[in-house]
Formats: sequence, C-alpha cells, structure tokens
Amino acid sequence: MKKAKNQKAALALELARAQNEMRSKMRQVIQTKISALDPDLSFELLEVIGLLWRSDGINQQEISDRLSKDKSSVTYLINALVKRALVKRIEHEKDRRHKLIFLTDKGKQIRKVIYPLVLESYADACGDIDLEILKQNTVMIREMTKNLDAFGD
Amino acid sequence: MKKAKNQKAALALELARAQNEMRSKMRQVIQTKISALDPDLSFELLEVIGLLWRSDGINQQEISDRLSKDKSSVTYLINALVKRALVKRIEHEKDRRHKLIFLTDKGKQIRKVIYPLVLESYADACGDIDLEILKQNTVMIREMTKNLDAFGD
DNA sequence: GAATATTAGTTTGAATTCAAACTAATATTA
DNA sequence: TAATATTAGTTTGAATTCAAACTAATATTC
Repeated sequence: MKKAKNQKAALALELARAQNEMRSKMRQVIQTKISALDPDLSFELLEVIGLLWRSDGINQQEISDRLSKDKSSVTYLINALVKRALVKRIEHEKDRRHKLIFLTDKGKQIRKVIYPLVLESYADACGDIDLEILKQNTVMIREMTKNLDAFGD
Repeated sequence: MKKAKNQKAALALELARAQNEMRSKMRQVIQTKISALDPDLSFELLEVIGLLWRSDGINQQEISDRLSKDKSSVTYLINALVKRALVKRIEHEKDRRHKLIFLTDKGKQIRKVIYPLVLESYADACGDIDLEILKQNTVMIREMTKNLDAFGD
C-alpha cells in the first residue's frame, strides 16, 4: 500500500517539475513575442490584462483568486497597469471596500494585436496533441488542487 | 481548421491556469509543513536541496536546467544554502568554470524529516487518481514543452 | 600558438512574489 | 445601537526571479 502511494507521489513530483518547465518555456516564448511589439509589457501584466479581456470589471480579490496571485502582488500589478493607462480602478458604489478594475480603451484595443500571439503560442505548444487528452489533463490537475484543499486548509 | 486550432489553444490556456493554481496551492501546503519544522527553510531552497538528494555534486548550470530557474537565481539560492551550511561549492578540478554543489552532512540529514512531508503532500494531491493517467499527463506536458522548442528558439 | 568563440558563474538593478501587519469598510451579533 | 468579526485592499520589507552586462576559464579556429 505504502509503496504504491509513494510511487504515485514521486511521479506527481515529476509532473510538477514538467509543469515548471512548461511554464518557464511558455513565459519565455510569449515574453519574446510581446516585447517585440511593446517592450513595456511584461508576461505578468499580460496575465492580468488577459483575464480582464474575459471578465472586465471584476475586483482585485477575484483577480487574485483566478490568477493564483497574492493580493499584494495584484495591487502591485494593477498599479503598474494604471500607470500605463491600460486599466482604471473604480470603487464599487455599494461596497466601497471593492475596487473594480476596468480596461481602458487602450487596454481593450491591444487585444487585437496581443491575443493572437498568445493563442498562437499555445497552439504551437499543443501541436497535434489530442483535444480529449488535453481536457482530461486539465480536469486531473484541477482534481489534484481540490484534493489539497481537503488536507491543506 | 483555424477554429479547431484556436479551441485547442484556448483549452491549453486553461490548462496553464490550472497548473498555476496547483503550483500555488502545493507551494503553500509544503511551505506550511516545513516552516513548522524549520522556519528558515523556504520552498525554493527545498527545490534545490531536493534535486541534490537525487543528484548530489552537479554543477549550477545543471541545477538551473533541471529546475527551470535562471542561473542567476541559482547563484542566489546556492549562496543562501551555503550560508545555512546545507551545501558546499567545490570547483571542478579539470574545468574550473564549473562549481560542483555537494550536500553537507546537515544537508543530507534533513532528508529523513523533510522528504516524507513533501512526498505526503504530493500523495494527498494524487488522491485516487489513476497512475496511468498521471504518467500520460506528464508525458503530454513534456511534449508541449518540446513543441515550443521547435518554434520558440 | 594567437585570436576568437563558447561556456559557467557572478553581479547589477528592476520586476515580481510572498507573508505579515495594517487600514478602512461592511457584516454580524449581542 | 455598540461591540466584534470579516472582508478588500494597501503597505512594508524580505525573498525570489529575470534579463543584461560582465568576468574568468576553456574550446575552437586560423
């Protein structure tokens, strides 16, 4: 019993390393592409922008949750985006604790140029991998995260 | 054709987010466990130590490659480990460019206490996920990384 | 063998992450 | 309603990451 469990855990450790490798490579590829277009736009800033393209007007806490970034990191990144005039911070009318983050026109417009590059990079990574395998894998990763919640917290 | 490709890419983007989430949670769980034992040992330092447990005496470049960390990050982390007397830096006799990194006795000994905790965390994450699925996914991630090499560089 | 290129590691400064303590606003409870 | 707890966001300082320029050592080429 114990042996099998440890074998699986050791394999999961390798999976984690493989994920790090993929993330590192992916970051590098995307960063290179966008730097050519806009030298002032980092991969991390793009992560936030990319989320807002899908969900404009959410608050910082939700950005923090959905990008798995510490909320102080989000404060830092939003400040940087505000400085670049890519987003605006707007207090929630009813609950003034919430700061809603909205894309500016500029923030919306760069989507046309940037998003295709990001998508292209991920398409390259996918190669001819089967769509179902990809889905299955995503489900598995999410399940592993959920399993940790059951213990960790 | 284009549609299908984009659909897969978008899914890969979700996979990447799921991986971030898992890494973040994993980091948090493991950091909490080891902080209780040794408040002076970070997750990142442990990543290096953990590699050395398997491959003692490799040089910094190899550590950099295998952990997907920038070599300047490795310099920083090794310095921190040397300060804590967990590893030693030894110049390669034949090629003095290489600095070989060796665990000290202390570095070896903490394995008994720490490694089980790490393994346990990954075992928790695995839950009752099928071993074959786990293997298959690791292979897939590595393939995605390799696909990027074909383009990115 | 000298000139050149490549490789491993360091240094530097800026960017990002992290945890902990903090402030302000709202929700809950007595 | 007053006291307390919870929530969202900020601030702080330290840790880590990153890219670029740099040094030293070795390999390659002429």
